[in-house]
Amino acid sequence: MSEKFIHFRKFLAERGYKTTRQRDLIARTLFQSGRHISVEELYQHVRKQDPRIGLVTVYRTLKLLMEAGLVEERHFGEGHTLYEEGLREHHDHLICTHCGKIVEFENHIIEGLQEEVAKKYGFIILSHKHELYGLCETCQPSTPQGRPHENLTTLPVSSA
Amino acid sequence: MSEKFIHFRKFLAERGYKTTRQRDLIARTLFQSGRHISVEELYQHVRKQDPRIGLVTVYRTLKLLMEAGLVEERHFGEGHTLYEEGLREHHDHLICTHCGKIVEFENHIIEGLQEEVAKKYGFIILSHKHELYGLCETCQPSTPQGRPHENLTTLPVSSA
DNA sequence: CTTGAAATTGAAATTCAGTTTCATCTGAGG
DNA sequence: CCTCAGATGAAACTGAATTTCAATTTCAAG
Ligand SMILES: [Mn+2]
Ligand SMILES: [Mn+2]
Ligand SMILES: [Zn+2]
Ligand SMILES: [Zn+2]
Repeated sequence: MSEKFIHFRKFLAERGYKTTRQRDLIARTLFQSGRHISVEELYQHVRKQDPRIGLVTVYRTLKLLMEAGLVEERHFGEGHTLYEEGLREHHDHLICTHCGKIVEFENHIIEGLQEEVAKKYGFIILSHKHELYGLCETCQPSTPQGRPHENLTTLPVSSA
Repeated sequence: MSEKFIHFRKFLAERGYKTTRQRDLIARTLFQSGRHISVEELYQHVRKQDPRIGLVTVYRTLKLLMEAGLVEERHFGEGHTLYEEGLREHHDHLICTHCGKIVEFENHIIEGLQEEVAKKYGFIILSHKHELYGLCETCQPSTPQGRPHENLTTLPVSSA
C-alpha cells in the first residue's frame, strides 16, 4: 500500500506536479478499497474523511493515477465504469448480471488463440477485452437466489 | 434485404405499432448500409433522403429494430456505439485503433474454453464480449501507413 | 521563515450521447 | 372519410464526464 503511494508521489514530482492533501487522500482511499470501485463509491469514501473534496478532483486524480500506471479503468457494459489496481498481471472478467459480482480469470490458452486470430487477419493486438456476462452460483434460478445489486438496475448484456 | 423489411413490418403489426414513412426509410437505409454503422452516420444517410427526419426517430427506430431482433447494438470502447445486423451467427471483433477498421471472427475453441472458465467459477454465461484492439495490416509502422479514421480521435484501449 | 509563480482546487458551466415530454400530426381500421 | 392510438420532432432533460475560472495552495528560491 505504501509502495504505491510512494510511486504516485514520485510520479507527481517527476512531472512537476504537486502533492496535495486531496491527492493523498484519494489515492490512499483507492488503494485501501477492494477491487473494481466506481467513481461515485470512491467519492463517497473520500467524502467521509473530508467532505469538502470535489468530485472533479476525484476524476482528475484517477486520471493521474492511470497515467502513473497505478490504476486501470474498466468499462463493464454501458455506463458501468470501474477502476482497479494497475500494475497487476493481466486478467479478464466474469460478471454476474444479477448481483454485480465480478470474478477475475486468466487463461493462457485463450490468450494464445487470440494471437492466432490476430495473426490470421494481419492484426497486431495492443489490448483486448474479454468479458463473460451471466449468473453467478448464488444468482442461478435453482439455488437460494442472491439479492440484486443496488446499482445494477440495467446490467450489460453485450453481444448475444 | 426485402425479407428483413417484411419481418420488421410484421413485427410492428403484431405489436399494434404503425408502419410509417420514417421507419421504412430508416430500416431500409440501415439494411443497405455496411456493417457496424453509428447512429450519426445512419442519421446522415437518412437525412440525405429526407432532411426533416429527427434524430430521435432514428434512435427510436433502432430500438424497435433491436426488439425485433433485426439489429444488435455494440459498444466498442467508450462512446463508440455501433449497430449491426442481428439474426446472424455469433461472432467477435478485431478493431484497428488507428483507422477504425473492424474485422469479425469466430473461434469455437475460444468459445468452448470460455464455457470451461465459467463452469470453473460456477457461472452460467448469458452473453460475452471479446474484442481485440490493435493495428490492422495497413496501419502497422512498417507498412505504407493507413490514414486515421475521421471519427476516431480517441479510440478505445481497454484492458492492458 | 517569506514570497510568488505555477499548479491545484471546487463550483458552476459545458459537453455529449441518449431519453423524455408534449403539442401536433398521421396511419389504418371501421 | 372519421377517429384515435400511436408516431413524430422540437425542445427540454439526464447523467457521466470535462472544461472554465477565480480563489487557494504548494514548494522552491531567496
Ligand atoms: Mn479486475
Ligand atoms: Mn460484427
Ligand atoms: Zn450474482
Ligand atoms: Zn487500421
